[in-house]
Amino acid sequence: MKTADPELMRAINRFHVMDAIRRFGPVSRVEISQLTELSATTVSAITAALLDDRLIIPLQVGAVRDAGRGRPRVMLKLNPGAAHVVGVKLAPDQISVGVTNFCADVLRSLALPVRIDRQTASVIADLVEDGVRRCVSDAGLDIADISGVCVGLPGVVERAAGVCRQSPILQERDVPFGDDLTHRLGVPASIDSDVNLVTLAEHWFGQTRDLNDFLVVNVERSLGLGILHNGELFRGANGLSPDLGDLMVRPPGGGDARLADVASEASVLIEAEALMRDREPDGAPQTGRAMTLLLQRAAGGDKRCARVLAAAGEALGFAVANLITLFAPPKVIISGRAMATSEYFIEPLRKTVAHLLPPSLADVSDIIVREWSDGNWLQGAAAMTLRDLYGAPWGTTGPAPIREALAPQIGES
Amino acid sequence: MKTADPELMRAINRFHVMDAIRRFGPVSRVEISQLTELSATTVSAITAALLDDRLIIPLQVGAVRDAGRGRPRVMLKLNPGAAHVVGVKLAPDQISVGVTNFCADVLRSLALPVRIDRQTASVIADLVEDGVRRCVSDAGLDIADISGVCVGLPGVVERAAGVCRQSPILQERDVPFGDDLTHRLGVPASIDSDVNLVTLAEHWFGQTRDLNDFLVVNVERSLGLGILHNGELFRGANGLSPDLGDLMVRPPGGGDARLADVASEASVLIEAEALMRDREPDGAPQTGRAMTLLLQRAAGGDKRCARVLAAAGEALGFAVANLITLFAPPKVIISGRAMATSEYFIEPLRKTVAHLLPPSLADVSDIIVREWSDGNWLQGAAAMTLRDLYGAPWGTTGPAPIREALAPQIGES
DNA sequence: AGATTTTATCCGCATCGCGGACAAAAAGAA
DNA sequence: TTCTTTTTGTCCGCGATGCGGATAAAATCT
Repeated sequence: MKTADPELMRAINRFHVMDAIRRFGPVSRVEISQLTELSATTVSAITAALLDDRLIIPLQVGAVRDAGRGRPRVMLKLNPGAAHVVGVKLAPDQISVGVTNFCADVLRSLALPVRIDRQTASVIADLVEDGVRRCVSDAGLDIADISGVCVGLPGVVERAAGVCRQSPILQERDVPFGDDLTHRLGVPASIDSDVNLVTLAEHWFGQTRDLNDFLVVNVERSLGLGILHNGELFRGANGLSPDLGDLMVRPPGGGDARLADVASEASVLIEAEALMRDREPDGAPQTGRAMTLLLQRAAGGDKRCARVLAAAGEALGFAVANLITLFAPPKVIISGRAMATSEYFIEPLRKTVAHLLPPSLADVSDIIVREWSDGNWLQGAAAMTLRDLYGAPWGTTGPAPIREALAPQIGES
Repeated sequence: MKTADPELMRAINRFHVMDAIRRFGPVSRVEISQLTELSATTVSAITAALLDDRLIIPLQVGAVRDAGRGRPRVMLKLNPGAAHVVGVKLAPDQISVGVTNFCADVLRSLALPVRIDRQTASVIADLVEDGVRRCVSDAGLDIADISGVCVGLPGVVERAAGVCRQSPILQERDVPFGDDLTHRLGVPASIDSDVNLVTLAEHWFGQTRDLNDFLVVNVERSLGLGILHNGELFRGANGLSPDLGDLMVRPPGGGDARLADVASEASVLIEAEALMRDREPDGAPQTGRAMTLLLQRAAGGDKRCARVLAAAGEALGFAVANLITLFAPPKVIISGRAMATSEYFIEPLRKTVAHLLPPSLADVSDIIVREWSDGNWLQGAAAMTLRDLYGAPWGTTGPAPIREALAPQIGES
């Protein structure tokens, strides 16, 4: 545990200042002072240090004339060139790589259309390494200029350990991508669940910037869940993010089912396969194509196809209702490429949630649908890495753990 | 938001010292220094201030001879008389009141056998006020000696506002017990969910003292859920603790059901009523009695009675499995007076959880059964109040909220 | 050009935590 | 008994921090 010393004090306040500058764009020292409730003196000292470290820069050009008299404010903003980070997203059929600057602007990105779910972890690491090196050099940078790399992938990830416990796109389990890439690239590399990255991106850059609590449910081939709670990503006691697909949607009496087996695109397609095949006899089409077809048919009035989508929506709605009961988030964001944006899926979900929620929680949560671009994922990866560079000192002052060496002696006496 | 200033530093470190003294009993300054990783100087200064405030006292008597030479350690402990607090537990058929000292030892307690579920909130407040005053005077104290009062009751409670949103033992909703009692007694009064109190008690005094994460599921007339996550009581975004009874246990396809309607003692008794009546024609017996009877019959080999209990256990197991998936707590504590301790209920619950959990989480959680005494609840209420007196300064340094007055101007520019 | 107003910085003060020197208090050794 | 050794607790000085008030800076208004 870290003790509370002047250094921690400064770290906390410096983070608040950085956070204010990041969130409120070019901003003057007085405004920072008001936002953070720090004294003008302290803000001045901290910004001086930040300027000295080249983490922030004054917005030159007489620029903003702020229509009052008095000494003009000097607007401060993040220095885009202060650091560069790389974000990587692993999806079943694609590896996306992007280089961003200190403001999380994507400078250069790269997409490798690879069906990685049939590759070994070692091959995937090779591909990621190549992609990162290429993307960095395309951006006119050297690998030594990169401050950090963050990889997002679906599945259960233990960020602290840098290990992917299990993923639908990896055959192996407990893959130590973090250390592996760190060694390969000579740059600190971390991994996290893809949904966590996009959740953080939403919190830093999205329309829910001002919310400290929301859920992100990602519906693609597999299901992902990101929880922002009290302004922090929620993780279970073991440091793992909860896996939405592992939630159960049926009681023992009715035969149990994992949500992933009922409401993911993969499961829906299996369900719909028979329906599709009997009208399109040339075998089961490819994933992306099949979902498009299913949605088209539902839109065209095919009741059975619509029913398949509705069933998935209702199952997910059931789980979402329970999550709302637990977390009471003001917003729930449903995202995904194909199915998640279909009314035939979303409306049953909405209805189910409304129907299942207790009256007291009926109005707390807005359910909104949003589609992410690759840029969002990369910004999330950037945010995850930049968070460390900003020096967020949280979780360091928790209650003292029992120190094994000492506890026995003391506990007994 | 509180800024990080020297005062906060001191508050944090003082809390760590207090926490170490509380947790490790009589303990010397050197040991505190090792436990908290604070320097000996700082510990000395802080303990001096605490001694000055009479919050701690040296354990006099040459007492502990610690079998080494050198200056003997001065053992420090909490000063039991530093403060007194009152805990109140509202149950359907009883009001329990207890006075504890600064160490959360119960000095005097009092039980009023009242069926409060048929009284108005106003009458209940009358009874609580009388009970508190009586208990305080019985303990040889004056009401002015009391530093705080905490009331625990089943249902949905918004602690921060001091309001009980909804409770099975109150007809009214949004009852402002906190302010009401504060005015009546002239002492700061707070309320919280009863399970939260016992969860905190378990964390402070129970066998899970060293765990920062666990769940407490309380099964009595109604269902309660307490979550300790990262060493803190978990609350939803609105400050409410999640209500276990509002969780859903069936997917829309199979017809939905609130957990409270399937797995609480109240619901089980309704379910079993027919079974009981047809062999004991003198009408439905009283609640406590009926459950005893049901358990006896199940133990006696009555398959149908056992089945009713098993169904409840399985339904709760379903919910617990999902909670484990989310929170991954090393321990899950099932508590309650009657049903919760029956093998006919617990075994199906255990089996269901084991069956539903994904393999990766199969071994993370121990499910244990524990029965609380009234003392536990009262200690929880005491802990909840004492926490404030200890001056825990957490949650005060979160990211800066958007200040309404300022945000618009800044956000747009 | 001078007064006014707003912004940013400088100076002095109080508090804090820490390291090292020092005092205190016991047991063991002479 | 007296001196040494060992461990514990306290005191002093240092550096860092945040803050309030005075001061400088830089613009507009008169």
